[in-house]
Amino acid sequence: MTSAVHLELSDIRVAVLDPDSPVPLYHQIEEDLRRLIKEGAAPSDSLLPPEIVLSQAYNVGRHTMRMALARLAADGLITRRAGRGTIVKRQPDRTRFLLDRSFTRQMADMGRTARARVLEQRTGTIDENSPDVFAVHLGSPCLVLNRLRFGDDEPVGIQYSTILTEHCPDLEKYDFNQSGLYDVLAREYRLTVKEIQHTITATVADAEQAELLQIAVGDPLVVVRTTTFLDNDQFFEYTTSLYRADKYEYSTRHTYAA
Amino acid sequence: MTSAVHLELSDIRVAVLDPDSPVPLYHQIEEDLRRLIKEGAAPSDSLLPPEIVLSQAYNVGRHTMRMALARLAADGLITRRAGRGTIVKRQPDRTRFLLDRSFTRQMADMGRTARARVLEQRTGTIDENSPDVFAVHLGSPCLVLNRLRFGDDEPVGIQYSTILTEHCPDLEKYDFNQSGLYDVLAREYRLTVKEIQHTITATVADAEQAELLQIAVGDPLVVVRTTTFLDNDQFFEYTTSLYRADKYEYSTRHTYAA
DNA sequence: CCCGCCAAAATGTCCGTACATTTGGACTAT
DNA sequence: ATAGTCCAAATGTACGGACATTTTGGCGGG
Repeated sequence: MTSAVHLELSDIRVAVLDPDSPVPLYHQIEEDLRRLIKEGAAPSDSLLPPEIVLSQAYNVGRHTMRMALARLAADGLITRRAGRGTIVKRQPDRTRFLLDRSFTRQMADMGRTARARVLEQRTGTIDENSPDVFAVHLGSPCLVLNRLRFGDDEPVGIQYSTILTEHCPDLEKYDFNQSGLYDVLAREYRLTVKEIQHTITATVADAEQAELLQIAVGDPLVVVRTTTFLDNDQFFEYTTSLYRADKYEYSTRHTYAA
Repeated sequence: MTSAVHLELSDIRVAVLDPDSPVPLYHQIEEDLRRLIKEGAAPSDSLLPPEIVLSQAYNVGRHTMRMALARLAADGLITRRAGRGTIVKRQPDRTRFLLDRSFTRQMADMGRTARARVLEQRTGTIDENSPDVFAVHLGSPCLVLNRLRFGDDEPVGIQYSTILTEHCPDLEKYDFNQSGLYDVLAREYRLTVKEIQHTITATVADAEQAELLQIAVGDPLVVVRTTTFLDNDQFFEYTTSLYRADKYEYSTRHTYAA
């Protein structure tokens, strides 16, 4: 069974490439290919045209084309094999991953009501004490927002958030006791989160955390470190969440990597 | 506060580079730099020599050097900024797990050696004390396999597995101190796991677990409950894993569900 | 003393070339 | 038909150069 080349080169919008843009060419190409895959012009299991042909279609060097393809491969959208070609991978069925959403939405999906009590809310700037993910944003204005989260009036977790406010000035004026963070961002700033990255581990509660969560010191907590990205893969927000292990579990499902 | 260049170029073992090896040069260099970072020759927060200097030290082109550095950056070992230089990141003490692969494969991907010590291995049948997922398999033969897992001879976690043996008779005769479970299934029975479902939460170590994992009672553990399915979505295996929270973290990335 | 400008250093982007390796298919000989 | 050989295609690896952008720090002028 050989895969035919399905992608029509005419679908490639060379016009969108702007050599004078601050966005690198390989990134513009990467985005265009993501669009083609997403919109079905390059369906799953189809073979992409070879590098050299693509590079001519986009009117760039092979090296630039390879950088774009390498990023797509690293992200799992395509598979490349010498001698074979570049194949669009079957996209995982994301609809099963129902927990990849805001706390408010998660609780609503479970038929519970999400609430928040703001523990701290202040503006600041990114400094060298910030987590590593902020390294390239030193000096940028940000909002620090620490909240105790409830599900049906029962304390479930504590969230320590740092949000870059370059794209959402005056974010600090909102009352996050009343509104969810993502709700405000969408309604007031038209900002939509595109991707969420989680890192999960465990810890035990200290005195302060135990007091807030109404559990005992030393009880287990699930640690979820969350990094969110906007449409253009721009880093946006970092949150460390501590959830009561007796009230929280995280579920996901993967295709096995042979 | 400027970081001095700490890495001694004399530490670079150009001798180890073999242009005739099937292993690419950039990969050999990557491994050498990993070693230097791991062994402390390039400590955290130190500045690495510039690309061009490194490429001369290794006697390769700048492009090859950049490929090695790009892989280290993608892996989070170093941070690079134009004008500033290349900085060795503070290394998290945790091992970052992706759950779409076996423990053995995960360790191999990270350049570590997976080992196992079988704690218990016996045949049995599914009874009413089995987890809920086995409800429709009451009376079926199974293998109970409890293992202590090591990465580079360091205890990382405990895995309590129950495997349905309808499709793999005599599975109990293999020595799982020597071979990974999925390796045996693939090699001896041609069985391939297709999908893995995880549920993650946290707990604290009891006396027995602390002893096995060489930690203190009450230290945090990551609980991963795993259900695996074969090609035809047929339920196959259930494992509860307890991982040391100081050695384990789980990472994933999703598209946001608006 | 402070501020702004400028130069040096370092990484980032982009181009070109050459050859190696892998793969799959066509072709040939049996 | 079948097995083995060979070739073309595609990606992988590695070299080179050129210029852009970012950062840091030094140097002067005010």
